[in-house]
Amino acid sequence: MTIRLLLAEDQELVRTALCALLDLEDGFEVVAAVGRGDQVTDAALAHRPDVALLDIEMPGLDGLAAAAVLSHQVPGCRVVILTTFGRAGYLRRAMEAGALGFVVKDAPAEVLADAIRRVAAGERVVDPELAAATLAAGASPLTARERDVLNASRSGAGVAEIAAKLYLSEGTVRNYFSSAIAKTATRNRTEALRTADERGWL
Amino acid sequence: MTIRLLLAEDQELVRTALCALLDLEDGFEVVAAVGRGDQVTDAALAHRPDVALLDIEMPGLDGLAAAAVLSHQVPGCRVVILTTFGRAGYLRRAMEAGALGFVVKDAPAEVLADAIRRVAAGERVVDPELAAATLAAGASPLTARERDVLNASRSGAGVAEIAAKLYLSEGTVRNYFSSAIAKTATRNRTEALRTADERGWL
DNA sequence: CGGACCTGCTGACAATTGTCACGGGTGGCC
DNA sequence: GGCCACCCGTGACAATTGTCAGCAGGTCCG
Repeated sequence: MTIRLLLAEDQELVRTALCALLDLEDGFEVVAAVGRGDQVTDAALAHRPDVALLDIEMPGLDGLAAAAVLSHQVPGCRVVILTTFGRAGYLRRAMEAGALGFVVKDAPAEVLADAIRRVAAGERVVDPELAAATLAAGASPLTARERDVLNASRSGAGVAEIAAKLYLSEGTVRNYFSSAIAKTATRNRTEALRTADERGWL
Repeated sequence: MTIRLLLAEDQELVRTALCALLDLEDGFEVVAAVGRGDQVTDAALAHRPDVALLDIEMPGLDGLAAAAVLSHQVPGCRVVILTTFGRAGYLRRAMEAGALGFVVKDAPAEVLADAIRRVAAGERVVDPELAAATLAAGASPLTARERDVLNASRSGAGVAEIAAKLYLSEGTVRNYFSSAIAKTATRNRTEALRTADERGWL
């Protein structure tokens, strides 16, 4: 009863290395490895893995979106999110997307192996410390438009540019910024964006 | 004549996986694996590797700095920088730090293996595409102070805060910003920081 | 020595950004 | 229907940010 794995990770070197590592571990068999989020579903349908290991940062479709698609289209396949950043927001979104497990890349290999086995058995596996941080951050108090405006400011664009892109008045954009800044308890856009990001309020 | 390797990479999972991958490849032996930049020199002195594989993003001391120390203190050990981001500035700084090889993490495993072997033989190994980009970006036109001010603005701090931290007048800080913005051909700090970053003008 | 360049400062100005108070419109919900 | 939250807008204001000109000192180099 070896566990069949699907591995999605964009950096080829890391993907290959992880593959090697998991194949060494007994009880595991990597049946598919892809480098883009939008190849996850096809690969899962073709190879029917028991568990899919998804990185978040991927071209095409991010791991969280891929997890959501997967849990609808291939219900037999459980999902473990594997990520570089233990950001609170990622965890919440991972859970919402139907992932059962959440492992950070600086965990030791045994933790990953253990998480995979338990997820394969239907358990939920989450780093308790991270779980606490997520609860502490709470749900996003930002409205949809406030999020839009903050996201649009990622490039460093000015109000005029953002207003144009979102078909809004410049005054309105400034108002949204203002209230986002208030809600994040910061002093300007840049800080507001950063802290909203960290809390997963995107 | 197997090649003795030192591996420095902060994410434990990736480190272990890379270890497994390299040990499988024949001709290689990983003699030390560390998770912090400031452990690199000690490990190199203790285990005398032929080649050190250094990630850039690491706590303690970044891979670039570690490479610089290494090439002075352990001259018999050649350095390959292994990084997530193919940023032009990283490559330049890696070369300045005395690294012989530079490999991006989304290269295939054979490229890494090949690079290690050639570096062990004393060759320089760099992705030609990246090399071109580095030359195109050119040397930094920013002065030391302009860099300081840009770096200090990373947190999203305002002029007052930055001025205090650098013991400068607020006017002076704004002047440095202004000239940095001009040199990057952008329209505000955020953009200036972003593009200076991308070009390795830090 | 005279440039050229960096550092650091000032003061004045325009542009952008952040805040506030206020409107009107919508849709959900008790 | 009334309440509430969100949406979108206005206008006015203060604060911050970006630009410009100018001045002083320092170093390095031909």
